[in-house]
Amino acid sequence: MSSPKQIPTSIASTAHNHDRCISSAMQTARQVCSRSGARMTSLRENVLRLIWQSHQPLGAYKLMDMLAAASTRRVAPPTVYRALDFLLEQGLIHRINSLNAFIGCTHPSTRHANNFLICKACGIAIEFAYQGLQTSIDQTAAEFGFSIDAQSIELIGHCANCQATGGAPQP
Amino acid sequence: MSSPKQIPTSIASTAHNHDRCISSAMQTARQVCSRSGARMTSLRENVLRLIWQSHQPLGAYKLMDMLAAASTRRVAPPTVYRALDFLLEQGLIHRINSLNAFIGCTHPSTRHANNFLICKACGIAIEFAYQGLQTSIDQTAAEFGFSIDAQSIELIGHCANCQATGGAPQP
DNA sequence: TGCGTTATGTTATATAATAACATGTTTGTA
DNA sequence: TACAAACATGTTATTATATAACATAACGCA
Repeated sequence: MSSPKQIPTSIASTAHNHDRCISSAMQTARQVCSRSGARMTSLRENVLRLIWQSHQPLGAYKLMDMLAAASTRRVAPPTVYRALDFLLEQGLIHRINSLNAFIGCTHPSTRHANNFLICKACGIAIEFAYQGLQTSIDQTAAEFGFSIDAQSIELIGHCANCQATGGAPQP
Repeated sequence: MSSPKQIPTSIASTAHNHDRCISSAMQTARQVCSRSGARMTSLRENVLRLIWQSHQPLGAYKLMDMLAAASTRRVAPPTVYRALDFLLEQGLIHRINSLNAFIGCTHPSTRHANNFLICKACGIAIEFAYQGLQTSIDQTAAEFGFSIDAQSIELIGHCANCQATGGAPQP
């Protein structure tokens, strides 16, 4: 529950051992659930792992296909959406509204702001938290007497890497 | 093309003559189009007027029904979406991603930030521009070397009015 | 007037999400 | 252990949102 200053995502910044990154996220997830008394079932765990395995936000139907491919039996939309709803409730994933897609949350224990840089070229979504920005948001709301329950900040453009390399357009 | 400091929307703040508000928006729209050499056809004008007549963001299919109701002949989705795409391109409306809905832009000539306070109780969407917030956004992007093409900031919660009155839940 | 461009009409389909009800699984407890 | 309540998943159908592809109409200028 620490307060974030600035949390650059380890995903985007450099090459890294993503397997380790995933298993760390899965372990955190189990802790979160055990604290909240929620059940981390195998379906939910599979969904979360698939989401973490992708560096790009994953759509519900893509996820559904991946689950089906892994399991011989057919998987219907509600199965996926229920797992996604659960993970959203636990703060373990975010929904990116401008993409109708989902991505793992890099700091599930802190205030659950939904702040992303989204690259149109490579499709990566970089979660960020920045105290100065949050202060401005809170001030703005306060000036309107508005009370915030949830926030979604999506900045769409080109990441540093794609600017440098010319960035292949998204498939 | 002036730089906004803070632009409270006339819609939300107080009671006002909304007819005048709409006709002013329509006139601005014609100016914007004439400057950009785009054609403000009657379909597009009808769509824009319907959007402005609603204080709440309007979905494409709702809009389609309203058009159909007004015109004896049937209206198909592409008709509406093409008009919406045009209005988005001209900066005359915004898309609110968390609602899949559209709303008139209150300051089409300034930098086209997409910043909204969205009330869960009454459904109103209040557009705002605030220099301090924009500076924080730009700083954040700069720190990641990210270049912003478009931004979407949606703060979901309860407006001052609904907090005061208890606010009827959204139909 | 005629030609190229832009806008709209039309039909079909893709994509995203939920409703409603049936079945299975876990958990605590008598 | 056996049972009931709560929770999770399966299944079928449907709703909601958006676009593709091609046909026709209107406009704007040489």
